[in-house]
Amino acid sequence: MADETRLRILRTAGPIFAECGFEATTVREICAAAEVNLASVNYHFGSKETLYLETVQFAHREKLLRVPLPAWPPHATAEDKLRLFVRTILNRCLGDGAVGWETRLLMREMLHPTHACRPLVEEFIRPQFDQLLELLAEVLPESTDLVVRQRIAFSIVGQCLHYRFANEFVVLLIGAERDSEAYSIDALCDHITKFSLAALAAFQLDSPSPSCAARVSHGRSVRDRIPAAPIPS
Amino acid sequence: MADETRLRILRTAGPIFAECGFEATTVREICAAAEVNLASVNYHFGSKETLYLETVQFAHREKLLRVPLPAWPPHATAEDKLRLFVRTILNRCLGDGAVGWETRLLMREMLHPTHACRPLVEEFIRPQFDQLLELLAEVLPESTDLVVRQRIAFSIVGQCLHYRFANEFVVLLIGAERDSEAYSIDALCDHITKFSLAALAAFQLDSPSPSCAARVSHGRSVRDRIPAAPIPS
Amino acid sequence: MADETRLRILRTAGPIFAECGFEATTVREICAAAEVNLASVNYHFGSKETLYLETVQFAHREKLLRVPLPAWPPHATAEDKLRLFVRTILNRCLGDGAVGWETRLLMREMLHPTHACRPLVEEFIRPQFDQLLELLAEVLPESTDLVVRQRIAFSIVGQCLHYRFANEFVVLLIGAERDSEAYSIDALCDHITKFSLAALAAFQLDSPSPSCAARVSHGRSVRDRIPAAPIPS
Amino acid sequence: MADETRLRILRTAGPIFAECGFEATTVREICAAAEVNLASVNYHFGSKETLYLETVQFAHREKLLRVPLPAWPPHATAEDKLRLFVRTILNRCLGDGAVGWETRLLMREMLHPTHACRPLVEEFIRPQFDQLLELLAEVLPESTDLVVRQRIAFSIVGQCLHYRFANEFVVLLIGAERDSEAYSIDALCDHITKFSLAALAAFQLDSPSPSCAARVSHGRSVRDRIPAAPIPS
DNA sequence: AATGAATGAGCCTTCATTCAT
DNA sequence: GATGAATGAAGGCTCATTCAT
Repeated sequence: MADETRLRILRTAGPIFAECGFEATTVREICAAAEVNLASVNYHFGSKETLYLETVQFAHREKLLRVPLPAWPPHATAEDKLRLFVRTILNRCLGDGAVGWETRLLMREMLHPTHACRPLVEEFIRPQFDQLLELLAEVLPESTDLVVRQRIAFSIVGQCLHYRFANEFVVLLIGAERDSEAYSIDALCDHITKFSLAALAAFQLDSPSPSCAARVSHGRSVRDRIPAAPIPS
Repeated sequence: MADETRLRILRTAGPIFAECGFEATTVREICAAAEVNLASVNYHFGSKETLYLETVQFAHREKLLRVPLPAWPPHATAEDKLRLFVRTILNRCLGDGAVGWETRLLMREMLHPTHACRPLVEEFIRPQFDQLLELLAEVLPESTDLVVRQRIAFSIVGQCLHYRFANEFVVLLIGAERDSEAYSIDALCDHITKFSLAALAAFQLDSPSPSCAARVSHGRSVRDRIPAAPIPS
Repeated sequence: MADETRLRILRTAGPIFAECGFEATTVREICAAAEVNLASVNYHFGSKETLYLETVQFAHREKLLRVPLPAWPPHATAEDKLRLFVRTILNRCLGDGAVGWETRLLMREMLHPTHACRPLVEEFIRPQFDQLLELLAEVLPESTDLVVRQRIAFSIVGQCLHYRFANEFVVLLIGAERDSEAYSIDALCDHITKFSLAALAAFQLDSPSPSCAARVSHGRSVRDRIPAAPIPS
Repeated sequence: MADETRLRILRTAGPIFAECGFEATTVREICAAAEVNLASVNYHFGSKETLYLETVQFAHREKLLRVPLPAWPPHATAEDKLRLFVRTILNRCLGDGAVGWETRLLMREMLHPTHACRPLVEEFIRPQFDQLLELLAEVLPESTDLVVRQRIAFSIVGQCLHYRFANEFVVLLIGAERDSEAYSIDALCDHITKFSLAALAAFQLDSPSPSCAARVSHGRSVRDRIPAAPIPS
């Protein structure tokens, strides 16, 4: 029963911190919502700041358990994998209303990094990033520099995250049609996958590899060169 | 002398709000830094909130004056224009070391939109966005849907902004080499331009236009189709 | 034109001070309502407190000019005079909505006397009080002590003022019928006059005067003994 | 020990609110006088306003305990009862020198009613008022209208309260002899009782009852008609 | 182990007032 | 003579935190 209070606080604090930010969130608010004593936060966590740090990590650990990284389907082509990767990121960022608060927490961490940032990256971000790098390694010539792969990875991730980070601006720029089919997760996934696959062609050309014809057209060349291998989302 | 105090507050408040956010910033802090009386903020702006709103708009207006949108050089190709556009955005986001606080302000606005958001978008964001759309219109088949162009524009902008939004994560992911040549503005500009130009190929193919061959290869086709015309970034 | 601002402030301040009290009234409020500069109060009156003092006296001086003390009608009996006196006080206290704010000012002065109190009493209250004492002198035996007359005067005035001072309580005690005919100024005037006339009988008896019969019945005795003499309200 | 701070605040706030009024009283002042932390008021009462409301009711509840309504002595005549009633009110208003602050609180409430007003009237004022009405019912003909009895009650109470409400003016009008024997509680009680008893005669006459002679003279008729019954003041 | 009470620092805001023009 | 700008003091209130139990 000792940990129950602790857990309840942890679970309650997440969405509140995500919604209001660290400063605007009050310990009172959290304790009231969690229906625990006002002094509990300091008793269990020592300070508001410590609670925040633990909340951030707890939130992502829980999310990882609840939404485990999907394994690649067998015989998935590179295009399949990329599409799945993009979809996974989009789902995390935009998906399903109530699920989004973990991402909000993450965004705040990006904007104003705290001590929670480094472990967050190492535990939850780097694995995904490495898998994307791996996927790219399969598509690109072996001679491609790591830096190039990283920049390409950021280009892909950046397109996805933009709809979370700049969501407010996107909505204002395109008007009220934000919720329409054209900006559904499906549509965005198709677009970003198509955009990125086509872009990859330019980096395949750089290498001194022989047959140009096979690579470019319709993005099909990409698919062709990729062996089926598991890549988490 | 009437507006001097007002201006000093406005100029001082910007970086502080950018650094700490609205909640964590105190009026005392601003007034102390601006060396004005504590009551001045309420006298000139009525409230902390109003000060924030005016600060945000003032900051971007000033920035626009200081870094005016560059005109296209004569005879610029589409690739030239795109490269210039990308460079301008990157400069705004990452440029000039300590000067980046206006963008931080903007990021906060995206994360936690206030009433300052809409005028910000209309006055400062939309013009840029429209110019990018225009540029894309020149490159893409006439039949291309507006929605498609918008999504492509977001794909381009998203790649750039990612280095601002997720900067902290980027640094942690690639290690201490962030400041190296590989992630300089020049290098990023080259990369994003190359990536995007190649991607555009996929959307040029969609149209029922006849000669496919000329367009795609090396991104050269894009350049060919674009008449020289000035487009601001 | 120098005095116009001064006058406008004076006229505006009265009702506001009456409504809100000295503390709760702000100089800003008055200046805004009077449509004069914020610094005008201090310029013309030196301080908020001085303004208050002058406002109180100004208010009653104006009221006296606007509602001069009525002269007794010729051949008025003592009962007539008393009735007229009571009616005048009731009118001042309760009369006509908008007119009541001067009395509110007066009430505040009673509750929390300021320097404005003494001149107020001497200039505006004592004349009325003296006239009531005079009227009583006509009705009562010559041997009646001044103190007795004063206490009787207070008994009469007290009955009237109660409907101003304790108005809120009266309303709550008798329910919503406060505005009904039974508590109209006319009805109250009748009641208080009747009540007081009857009471006077007891003080007429005290004296060693001879004929008892003439005095008491129906209050008529009082009327009989009173010669017509002017009494201000 | 839980409520000790709360009680100390409540007890301290009473006289201060009474002296200065709600607006002019500061929470700091109260806390300093009560020797409690500045934040205590908000902790225990939520706001200055709530503290005021609770203070007003607490004050009267305490006063009621300290000065309980006296029971009628056995075989008390109507005159006895009226005298006792008047004395009780006068004692409440003027009694005990420095203790009169509860009444000041009440006066403020009359002048500028707050939410504290209604419960105050219902809990503390109405019981007294009802007992006076009852007492009058015994003295007056059965046919007497309730409204008439109420107005008479107000006439009696009004005489008493006048020495509290208009105390400042009374003092100024009669000069420095205010503290003399002539305006002692005893003397005022005698006067008001005598004045009111005599006045009642006029209302006894109104009824169509037969024998006029017995009632009027010397106020004795009143006494005669009243059966001995306990009436609280 | 857990809590209700209490704390002191600090928040934004408002005030009457003053000053330079 | 009159005002817009500025001032410093103080206001009520909220905060994260601590303490005695």
